[in-house]
Amino acid sequence: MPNSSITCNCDNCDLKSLFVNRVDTDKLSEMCNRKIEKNFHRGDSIFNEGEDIDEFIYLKTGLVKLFRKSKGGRDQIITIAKPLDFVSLLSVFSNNQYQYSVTAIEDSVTCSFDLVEIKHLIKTNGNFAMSIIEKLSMSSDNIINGSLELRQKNLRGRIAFILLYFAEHVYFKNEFNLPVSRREIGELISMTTENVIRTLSEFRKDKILRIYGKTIEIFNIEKLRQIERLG
Amino acid sequence: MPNSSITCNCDNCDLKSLFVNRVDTDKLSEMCNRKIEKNFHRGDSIFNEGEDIDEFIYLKTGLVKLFRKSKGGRDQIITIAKPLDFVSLLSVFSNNQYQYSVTAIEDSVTCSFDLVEIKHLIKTNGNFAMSIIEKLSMSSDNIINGSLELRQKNLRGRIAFILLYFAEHVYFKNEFNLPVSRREIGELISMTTENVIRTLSEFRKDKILRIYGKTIEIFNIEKLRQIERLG
DNA sequence: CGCGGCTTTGATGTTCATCAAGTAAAGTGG
DNA sequence: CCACTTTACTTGATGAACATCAAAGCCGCG
Repeated sequence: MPNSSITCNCDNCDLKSLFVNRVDTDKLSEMCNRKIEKNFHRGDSIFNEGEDIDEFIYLKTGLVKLFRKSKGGRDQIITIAKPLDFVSLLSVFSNNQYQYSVTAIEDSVTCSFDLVEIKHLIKTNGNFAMSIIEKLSMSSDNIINGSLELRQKNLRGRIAFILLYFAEHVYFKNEFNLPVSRREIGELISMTTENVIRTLSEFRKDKILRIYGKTIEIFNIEKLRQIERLG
Repeated sequence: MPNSSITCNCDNCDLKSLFVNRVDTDKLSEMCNRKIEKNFHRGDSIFNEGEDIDEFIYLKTGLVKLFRKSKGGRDQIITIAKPLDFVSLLSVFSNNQYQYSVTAIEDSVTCSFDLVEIKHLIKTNGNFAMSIIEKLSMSSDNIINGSLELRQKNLRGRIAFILLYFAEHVYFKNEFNLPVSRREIGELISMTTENVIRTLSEFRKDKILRIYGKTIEIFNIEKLRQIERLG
């Protein structure tokens, strides 16, 4: 049942929603006392491919990119994680080392728990286990569906897809500052930097959006949705 | 602890390995009695996109494809599941309806458990929960990594990738019968049927493999690996 | 204030999808 | 079992989509 009497310092943390109703008060309070909060600036590395996984990391605020090294120095961005997302999501339960790197693309705050403790909690608390499974499932589904969608879109469709993603799922506005470079957009949706720029310019000429540096303002979101669907 | 005294009729089922050591004898025996085994012929539908999920399905023997309807009548194959894989893996813990369809591409036998019962077991048995999480994690990782790899390969690299997949992960031989049509290969690795055929013909001309109908014999697997890497 | 990374545009060539047309194979009804 | 229909397979020709190469302006930062 809802528990508003928890007195630990996680009180005003949104992440709590995942644990509340699942973990009893004592246990939660104990975990909160042991959790570690970390601050990262835009551009800071949070962890790197190959490092041992010993924490269970949550994104409290900010925005981070999960990416892997690819041949030719060019990285491939797996996904962008938003607040409330797990950061050590993939591989955390299937590997001992991270299979990808994570870097902050906006100033971010993470919250880490000891992985051993989380695993213990999964084993001893069924409701918590179930909520982890649901969250894991949902995140994987999103990444898989996104990747499948992307694979069958042309360049215009891909740019539309990623712009709509930022507008509708990250910033909830039609005007926002791109948190990534043109190159990173390319790494995220598998196209060259030049074609990212070219396609954005086309959209500008077609009066679908305005561009000033990193700022994008979408005028005609319906047209963009149409391009995304048909691309 | 190891339990070799289980007497239920799942005794000679390979799938047991996932449950043994995790679930106590009484419970396992009870579950085995309630499980349902189903036979499917090549081409039979196992379930369809949109149907309610009320079972937890395992592939005991055979080979199945997970796919989703795509615009233009052409499907997109998400992955091919092998024996011991979950079939109702994606969406089972994040949706009430299947988000994709499953069809047998070889004669197959599935094993289903009541989903409510599985969920109950997750909540009450920590070790079982943990093993489900690990399996879920591993499968998602494989699908995600495969999709990311594929996205940055050219046509030759993709064909090499899928041929190596069959040779090294499904049939464990250099000669095998393709369980899928040329069109389905295209749907799996996102390319047109014509180009699947063309690329296979190229490989034949390059003396990398021999083709007789559905049968593929790989002569030069090293060359294929090289194409896979560089493509 | 100069260097390196980011952005932009244009020119060029490669890769790939599409269209067309034909053969082989496999299912279907009389 | 054979004629018939459909589906799978194959090859070639063409054009569109896209990557690559090149060159220049811009911006932030040491």
